[in-house]
Amino acid sequence: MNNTESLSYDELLETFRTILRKNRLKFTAQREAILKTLYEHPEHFTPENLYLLVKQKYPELNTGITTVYRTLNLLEENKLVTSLSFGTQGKKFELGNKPHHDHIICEVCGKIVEFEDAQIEELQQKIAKMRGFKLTNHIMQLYGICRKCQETQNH
Amino acid sequence: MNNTESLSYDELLETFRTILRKNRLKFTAQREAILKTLYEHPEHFTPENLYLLVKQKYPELNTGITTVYRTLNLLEENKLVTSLSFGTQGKKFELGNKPHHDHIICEVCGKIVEFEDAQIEELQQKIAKMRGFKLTNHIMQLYGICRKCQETQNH
DNA sequence: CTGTGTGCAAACATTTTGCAAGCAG
DNA sequence: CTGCTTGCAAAATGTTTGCACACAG
Repeated sequence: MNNTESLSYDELLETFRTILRKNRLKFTAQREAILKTLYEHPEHFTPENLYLLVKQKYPELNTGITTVYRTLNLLEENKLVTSLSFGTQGKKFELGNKPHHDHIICEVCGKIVEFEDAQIEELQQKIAKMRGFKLTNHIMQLYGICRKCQETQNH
Repeated sequence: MNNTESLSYDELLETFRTILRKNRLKFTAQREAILKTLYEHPEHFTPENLYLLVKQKYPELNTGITTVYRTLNLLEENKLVTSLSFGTQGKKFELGNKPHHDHIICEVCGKIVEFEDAQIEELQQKIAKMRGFKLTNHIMQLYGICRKCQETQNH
């Protein structure tokens, strides 16, 4: 699992540039704008959200949604961002510069709360091992109703 | 969580008919064919897979993929099937007639193994409660490499 | 009979790809 | 200069919807 501690923007940028160099890829203004926008907005993004935000913050770059998709895929392959799946409605991405964690999602308002639990992670390792699997990753998403929405429903 | 014990096909069918009646919906040959196919093939299906299988088993019904989607949605709304998300590549469905369980997925060959773990379920309840959530559901998917694929890779 | 269900084609939503021009190294 | 990168438009995927006819209740 990814146990990287939170990175400063400069460290993150350096990591990104190293990845680019290693793959003989180029450091472009669009790629930087996308990385910076992800860094400055710690929410969970759909590619569409991110695209709109980048366009708004850096209108002069005229970044296309294609580039946002390509950059997110690049970042995900290199573990700088991670994604959550939501059935047909595509994915949400978040910057992977914090320690591993999972999510609780409110089914009413869509709010996402992060948590981590070492005990569950241990049990997962054990379960995989017993079944002959070498664990590389996991998704755990809890769905429920948050406090606020529970109160609203009772009125 | 869904703790229904495994149902026989007749029980399943009766449950389905009750749901239909309750919603003033009709029991049709296509809906039965889809349910029966799900019952007889305990694998995890994409809507496309299921569509092809139903077409093959009941060619005279000439079932359309539209109907497969509509029926899967109907069954899912009524908790007779559950679905796993796979990013952009759509969902996989399985009949919900067995006790709750989660999945380990091989990243190389796509094999899916089921497991259940009461201890993790308990921890999940606790985590949600501590954060003010009323838990309704969860997704836990472990990704790894199965024994067979580990062996193949070392050759 | 009434109104729901069906298949088909078209529409949709999201993501990927082909291409010609632009720009990083 | 070379060849990766970009935006655009088009294609590809996966899923949903509008419609006229079919059929369950």
